[in-house]
Amino acid sequence: MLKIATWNINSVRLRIGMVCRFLAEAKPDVLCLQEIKCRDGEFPAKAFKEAGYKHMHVVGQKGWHGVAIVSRVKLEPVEAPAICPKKEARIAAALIEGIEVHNLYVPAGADVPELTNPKFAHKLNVLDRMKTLYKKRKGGTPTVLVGDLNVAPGEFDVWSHKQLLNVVSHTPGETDRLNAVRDLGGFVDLARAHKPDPEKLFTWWSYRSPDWTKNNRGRRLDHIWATSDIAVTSQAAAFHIHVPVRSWERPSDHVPVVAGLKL
Amino acid sequence: MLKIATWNINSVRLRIGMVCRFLAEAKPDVLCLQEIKCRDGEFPAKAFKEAGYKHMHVVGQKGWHGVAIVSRVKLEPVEAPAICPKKEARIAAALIEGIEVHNLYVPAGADVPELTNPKFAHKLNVLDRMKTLYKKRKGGTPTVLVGDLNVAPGEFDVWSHKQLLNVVSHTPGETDRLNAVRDLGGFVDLARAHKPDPEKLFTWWSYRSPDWTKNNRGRRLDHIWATSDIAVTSQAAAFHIHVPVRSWERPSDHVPVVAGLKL
DNA sequence: GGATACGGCG
DNA sequence: CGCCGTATCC
Repeated sequence: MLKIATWNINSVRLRIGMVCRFLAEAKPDVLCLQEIKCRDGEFPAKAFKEAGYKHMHVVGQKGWHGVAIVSRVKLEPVEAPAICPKKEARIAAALIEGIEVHNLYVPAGADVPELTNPKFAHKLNVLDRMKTLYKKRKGGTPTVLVGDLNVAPGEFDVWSHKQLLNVVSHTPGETDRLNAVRDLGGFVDLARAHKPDPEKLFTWWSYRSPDWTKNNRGRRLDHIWATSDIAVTSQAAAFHIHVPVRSWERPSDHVPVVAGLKL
Repeated sequence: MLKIATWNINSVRLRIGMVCRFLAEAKPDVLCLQEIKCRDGEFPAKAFKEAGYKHMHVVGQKGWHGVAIVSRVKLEPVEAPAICPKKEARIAAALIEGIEVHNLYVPAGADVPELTNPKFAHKLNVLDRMKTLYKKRKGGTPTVLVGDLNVAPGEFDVWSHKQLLNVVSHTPGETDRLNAVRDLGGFVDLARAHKPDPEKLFTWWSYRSPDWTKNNRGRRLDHIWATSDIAVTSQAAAFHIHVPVRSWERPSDHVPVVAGLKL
């Protein structure tokens, strides 16, 4: 088993302490981070090394976005599909124990779900490119695709399907595209393989409601998809969403998601 | 004895925890704060009340500057001398146990010690006004003048007299003016009354040298001056600079100064 | 270095 | 709400 985690950390420098706490508690073999919000040279590599994660592949940029893969076992960076037409740091890929790990950060898309909103158009553009690029890859190396995909695809991936149908992250234009990427890419959604509908699953709660536990108005934006050759679907312990992390001091608005993969 | 403390706190909201810790440990009757950096309504009055300091006189403004007097004993705000020609919140005054407490925050004056530097000219302007205003007051109510005066007047109030002679806070233009305010106002500098030259005394260490203890490159910018009728000068315990506070977590660049006054 | 302000972003 | 950027102040 390879234990892999994904977490939108919303500034890795600001939250390096809680990242190390999570690594010590959950002990994943691989951690994929999104929104590291730093340049490559500003990534807190020393702290990861001291935590036992000596192998890393950082794709950063100034200020926004940025993704990284850190690992206890050897890692070989590989060329990542060009999902972003702009030069934003939204994807990193590496070969780990014979598995290709793809770590993605899909644009959020801003507030208005219309093509007149350039950020929403950009998001759909990235999702379309993902469909094309991952379709081609079918039948190749065992692959796990993880990250903040910024789409809650299913009815039970949001706190209210009806109320969010016209809210960015849950519109049909987005969910249809994301489902197509998953199916055409030959991926299994490990969360739903372990915890089928109608169980509600969330990985993100907005900062804007301070009492996130009260109404539990979350969304499942963070995903772990595996090709069927490495997908573990029958062990309850092999999938976990670390919900209480949302209550740690000065948390990210996303929590870590962890899954085990066949080696 | 009235035990009075002065501290440039560099944001009272950010450091309310360490202010309460200081109050619990040093137990002054009165605390004068500078650079509270908030509006009156944003001042953490509740925390002070819970700490037993129920009386306060807050002179705040948005963003910068701002001074406050908090007290365990009753306090009556009085009109403060108009030391600042601009409308900056740089002085608060109150009558406490028959003593007029004047809490001042003199402008820093920026980097270049020349009249072409408008911030330096403003600083000299404030010092000149202080001279005029406190000269007039001579012979009145027992008075204590405290605060961040942003001038290290004496040779032993800086880590290197020679190297700082042309550095803002220790230029003759500033030190001459500050000494004149003190002498014409009839004030005793309690720090030097207790700890005469050539002992070096500092109350401020720049944030810009992380190893402030190594070279000890401090300055004495924070002062407690009393009219001679209330000046205590012969009790070692009646004056203290709380140097170790500079090593607390996320400290101010200034430390508290405490003195006892005759009642 | 470390506060503030403001605007952009999510 | 709480990051980032920028600028300004100390």
